[in-house]
Amino acid sequence: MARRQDHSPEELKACVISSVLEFLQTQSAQVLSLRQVAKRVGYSPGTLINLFGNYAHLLLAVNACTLDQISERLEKKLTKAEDLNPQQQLLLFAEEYLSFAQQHVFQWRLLFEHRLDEDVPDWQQNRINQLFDIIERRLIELAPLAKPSQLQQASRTIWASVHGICMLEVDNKIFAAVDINFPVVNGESMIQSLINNYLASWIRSIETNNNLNQ
Amino acid sequence: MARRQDHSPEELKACVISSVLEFLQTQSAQVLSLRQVAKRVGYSPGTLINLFGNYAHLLLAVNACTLDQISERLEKKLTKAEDLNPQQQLLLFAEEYLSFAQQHVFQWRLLFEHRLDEDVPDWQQNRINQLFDIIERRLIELAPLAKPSQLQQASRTIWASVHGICMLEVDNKIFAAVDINFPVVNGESMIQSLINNYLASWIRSIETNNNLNQ
DNA sequence: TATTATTCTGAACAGTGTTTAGAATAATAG
DNA sequence: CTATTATTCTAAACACTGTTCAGAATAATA
Repeated sequence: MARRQDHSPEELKACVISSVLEFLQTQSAQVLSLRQVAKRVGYSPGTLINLFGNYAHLLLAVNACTLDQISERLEKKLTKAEDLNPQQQLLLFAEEYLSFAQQHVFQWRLLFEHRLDEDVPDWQQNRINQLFDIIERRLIELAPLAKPSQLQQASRTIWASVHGICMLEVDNKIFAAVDINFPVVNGESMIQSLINNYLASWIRSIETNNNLNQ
Repeated sequence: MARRQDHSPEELKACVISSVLEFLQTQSAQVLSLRQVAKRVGYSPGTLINLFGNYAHLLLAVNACTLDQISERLEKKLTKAEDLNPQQQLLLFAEEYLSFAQQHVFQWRLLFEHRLDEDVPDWQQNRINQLFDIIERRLIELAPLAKPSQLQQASRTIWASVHGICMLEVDNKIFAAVDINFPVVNGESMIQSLINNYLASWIRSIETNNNLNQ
């Protein structure tokens, strides 16, 4: 049929991604489809396939954008808190992560529910590893004697735990509704409990060289 | 067309569920469909819809079965470890949960990725609350002075964290590949690190009445 | 034996992601 | 300016999906 050239390929990609992000602010990706996205941006489904390869890769591009947004927010938060002690920085870090998940539930869910058959691309893995580095840098300040394996162990444990708390918070239906009699148990208080308690013991166990950590 | 009556409705339900479970031992639910399930059990798609209401409820029935299997394994593990101290019981509890997730990756994922529009049925919520009770009963042995809100806070924090560790373990692609130079950081060691460190500090903070926990 | 109830299916429907031939325009070469 | 090549884009078709529904076949009952 026709040729239009309203947008350059890169412009159109950006247009598609922001349209999907907008959709995800109010609805789940489960009820979105390639054909709907195409309708939203005023192009045909085939055009979007030419652009992204397939629908899964389109969603992957959205997830890449989400990872960027998260990184940006976390780093901005940390630069504002440079003079705080490392433990409080880690707390802010985790709280900001939770805050993003709460504010963009569907977008955040898509990031972890969308799976490819292939391996995750390197750029995505690198972005995630960067987050671990941020954590490890604070941990080494808290426990200068910690060995690399101990640092890695602690950073992964903390990060996975924080992530689990976010899941429970964002998705309390399936997992476990918080007892209405104790509304004090929310995501933020759980993160505080986790980080303060875990770190208190972890630091001590490094200093006293006991066997709580590998 | 026809009527067969090979199975009673309940028999057919069980047949469908076990067929899906079998499928999930090797493949993801993402590549399963109602029509495939129907073909596997030798009935028409419409029959399964008459039986379960819709495909989402069919999967929900599978998840109910999964929750039962998990409960059974956890309780069996705990009855074998009645004479251990509460902290070690909690460790075994978490490790057994991880073990199930590792052994039934696709089945375990379906449990948490499958979402209904409606609220989670009561029976599912009750089953989950039971797990929390098991944790709280051990916690109260470890810290008899803990208030109910503190117990709930700790049980949710521990459980969410364990769950997060299981996610990272089952799904290290998307989340974060463990550095190959430090293969010591696996799910089991993270769970040990989490529980031992968290509990060490949590118990102390209850006993000394400090403000680490609400 | 006639009537009612249950069990089950095939066909149809609207939706999905993806492929592909080819139309319409832009850019370039002669 | 014209002819050729390259790019952009779409409509139509394909094989799939979950779901609905009229109605056939059997079982249970009157």
